[in-house]
Amino acid sequence: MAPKIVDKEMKRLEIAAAAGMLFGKYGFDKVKVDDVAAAAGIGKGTVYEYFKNKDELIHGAFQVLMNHMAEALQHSVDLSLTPLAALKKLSLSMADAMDHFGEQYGFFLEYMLLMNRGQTDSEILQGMFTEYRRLVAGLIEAAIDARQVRADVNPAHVAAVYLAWFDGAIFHWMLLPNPNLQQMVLAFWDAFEQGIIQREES
Amino acid sequence: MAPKIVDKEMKRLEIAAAAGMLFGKYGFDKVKVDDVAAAAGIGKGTVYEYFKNKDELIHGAFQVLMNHMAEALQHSVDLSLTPLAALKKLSLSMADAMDHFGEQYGFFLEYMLLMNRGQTDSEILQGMFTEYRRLVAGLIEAAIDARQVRADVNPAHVAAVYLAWFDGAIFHWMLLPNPNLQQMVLAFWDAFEQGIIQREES
Amino acid sequence: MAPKIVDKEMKRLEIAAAAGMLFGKYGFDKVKVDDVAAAAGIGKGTVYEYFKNKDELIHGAFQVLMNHMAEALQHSVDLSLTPLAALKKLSLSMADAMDHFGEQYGFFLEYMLLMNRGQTDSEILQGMFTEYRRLVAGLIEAAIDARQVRADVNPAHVAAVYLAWFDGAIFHWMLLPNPNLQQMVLAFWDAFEQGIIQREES
Amino acid sequence: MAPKIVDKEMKRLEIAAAAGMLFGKYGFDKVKVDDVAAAAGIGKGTVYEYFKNKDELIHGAFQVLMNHMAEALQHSVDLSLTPLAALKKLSLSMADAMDHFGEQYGFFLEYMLLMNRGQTDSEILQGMFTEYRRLVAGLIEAAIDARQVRADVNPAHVAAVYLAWFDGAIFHWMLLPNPNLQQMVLAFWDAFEQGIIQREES
DNA sequence: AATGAATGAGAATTCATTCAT
DNA sequence: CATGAATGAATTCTCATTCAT
Repeated sequence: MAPKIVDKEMKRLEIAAAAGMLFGKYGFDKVKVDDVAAAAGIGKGTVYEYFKNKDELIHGAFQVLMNHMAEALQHSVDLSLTPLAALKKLSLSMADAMDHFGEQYGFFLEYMLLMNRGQTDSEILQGMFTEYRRLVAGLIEAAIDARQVRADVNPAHVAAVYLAWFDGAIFHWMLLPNPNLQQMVLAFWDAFEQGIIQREES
Repeated sequence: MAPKIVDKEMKRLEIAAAAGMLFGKYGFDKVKVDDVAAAAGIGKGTVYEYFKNKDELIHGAFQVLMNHMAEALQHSVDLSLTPLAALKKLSLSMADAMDHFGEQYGFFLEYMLLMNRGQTDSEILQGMFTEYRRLVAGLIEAAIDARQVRADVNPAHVAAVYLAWFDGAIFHWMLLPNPNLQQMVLAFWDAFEQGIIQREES
Repeated sequence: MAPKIVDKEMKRLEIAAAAGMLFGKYGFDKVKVDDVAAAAGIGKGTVYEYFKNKDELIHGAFQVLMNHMAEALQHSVDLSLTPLAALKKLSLSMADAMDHFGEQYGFFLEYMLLMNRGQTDSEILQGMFTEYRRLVAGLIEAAIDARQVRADVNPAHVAAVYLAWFDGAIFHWMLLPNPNLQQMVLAFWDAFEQGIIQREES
Repeated sequence: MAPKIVDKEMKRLEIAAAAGMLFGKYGFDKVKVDDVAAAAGIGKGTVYEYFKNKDELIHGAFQVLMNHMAEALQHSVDLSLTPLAALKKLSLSMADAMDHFGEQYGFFLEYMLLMNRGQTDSEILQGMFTEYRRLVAGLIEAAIDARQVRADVNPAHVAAVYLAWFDGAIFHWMLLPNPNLQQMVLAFWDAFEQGIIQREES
């Protein structure tokens, strides 16, 4: 009865993945639906069987990227460590993730621009950012409670500062690959944790 | 210079400025040459008298943006202060500049994506970044010499970390305007200078 | 006939009927094969089991419409009446048929356009028109013989005039539903039979 | 200052005329915008300079057709004649117009279908029909006053009957060109004026 | 020098038809 | 037999660029 059994969800993901790769490399406008079809090894019309139009394709591809990223960072908060150590470890995990998703970062950026310009709905990304801010702010609060972190820092603000830095870093690194991400993260963590100032030695 | 030349140059800048405004708001691909002409109050054909094609227009508009930004930050390093105080003042100046150029930041980002994708030459921006890194690294070195900053920090790395942060901050702020730029910069400077850790009180 | 054959023929008619309904409402080009399949409660591919292609579907649907119309008018010539009375009764029957098939009249018109443009074979419709003209011309000839109708009228021409009117009427009525078909037919018959002129009263 | 002086209104009409010709011959959907451009001797893009999209082109072409028809019938009511004679003369003028616009009649029909299906606004055509009905009803009233026409006919209904007939006639003539329009009109007028019935001779 | 009318290459999208299951 | 997933030819529309005035 049922002809050609196809895992539609699977295929949708495949197309979205192919699209995401191209979007990251060339940008939304440079990538033609034809290109996506070719990359996915299907006909152009088939893309439209799975995505109503190019916009949906962009959203879908972004969703897939987000899910991959979320998975990658899923277990990066190690609760067996002290809060500060957990935060440091998270930093290194983020460096890894950045390395891993670096290619796709252009996609991420461009999607963000789309949202910022109100050309698409920004809830997905805002939600994700907010969630991460909460996670980090929680760690910082715990660190304050554990007297690892100064009581006079504002956890929410510091969390925002912390996360913003990673995006800035990858951004600059895309343009100037030196110092590399590893070096950047270490230098960042050093400054962030200890401060740069010279203290009285005594 | 003959006045004609001045006029031409002037008009070129005007067109570039109009284009930059639109690019920032809507993105390169959404902005039509017609729109730029209308915004500049001239005919469509006239745009091509001043810019060979749309790409040149993008570059020209970016140049103008860069020049404006450079001007704005020109005098933000106050040599009468100690190096560390100068660095802090620079941070606040950057917050101001960010506020001022926030609208155009989308343009900046998109142009960067273009470069990163090798669709255009990245020397201008790389040059600018490098210059700023040198400036900041210089301040940090001076601060080390003045024993304001720890001797074991790597000036180049820390300069990169420092500057990256600002781009990350504006980036996040575009998406989530809370905390605002002022709050972010203060929280950043506090952490960056002092570190977040709780020190032995004795 | 084997029952299978009956079933096939039955299903073909069902599909054609569903198609005809849609064609009448939306026009050939607006109706997709998908729509027809959905309306007939079958899969898209199945339509092609019964009709070689969309054109065949159009023809088939038209055939079905014609058959229905022919059935409806089958017994409308009452031979027990005088020829003129029979013609009047036919007029009223046509008004009824028009009311009944009004919805499908768009289909009829569009199919006629197709033929007129030589995009399809017009024999079916021409045959039908010719048959009706003959029928009416026969009635008029009989009426002349019975001295009910003037001997100097040309039966063929008057038959053409008579039938043309009904199509004109339904056509106008589609656009301006006032006066209604009933009123139009009565006014038509009155003028057609009696003439509109004022005669000498004496 | 002003470059390439072009009579835009003129050109719009030319394009619309070219489009109308094609629409009449082949139907809206069979005619590609490319075809219209080619027929008008311009580039495809130029069509879009004068018409926002294909729908506008259809409307525009229809407007032009209507204007031409209106012009052709403008002076066909001869007020120096008696009302009945004027009506007869109008009939012959309409036969001429039908001959002249016969080619375009398919366009007319198809546009009407579009309206009837609510796919476009029908006011233009309804307005035109209503105007003609009023004109004819006026003539009939005048003829009644002049005792040329029976006092018991309903002018509005008879006007509707009269006009509907012409559309029916051209419609049938398109399919069966025999009898020709001239013959049809004469037979129609004879029946309409005198009635077909045989009167008492005495 | 300035203009905007003309252009056509190029892109998104639709949909009749095919065919593997 | 029935199905609907896959397909690409065909079509509309956009917009950077040219060029006559």
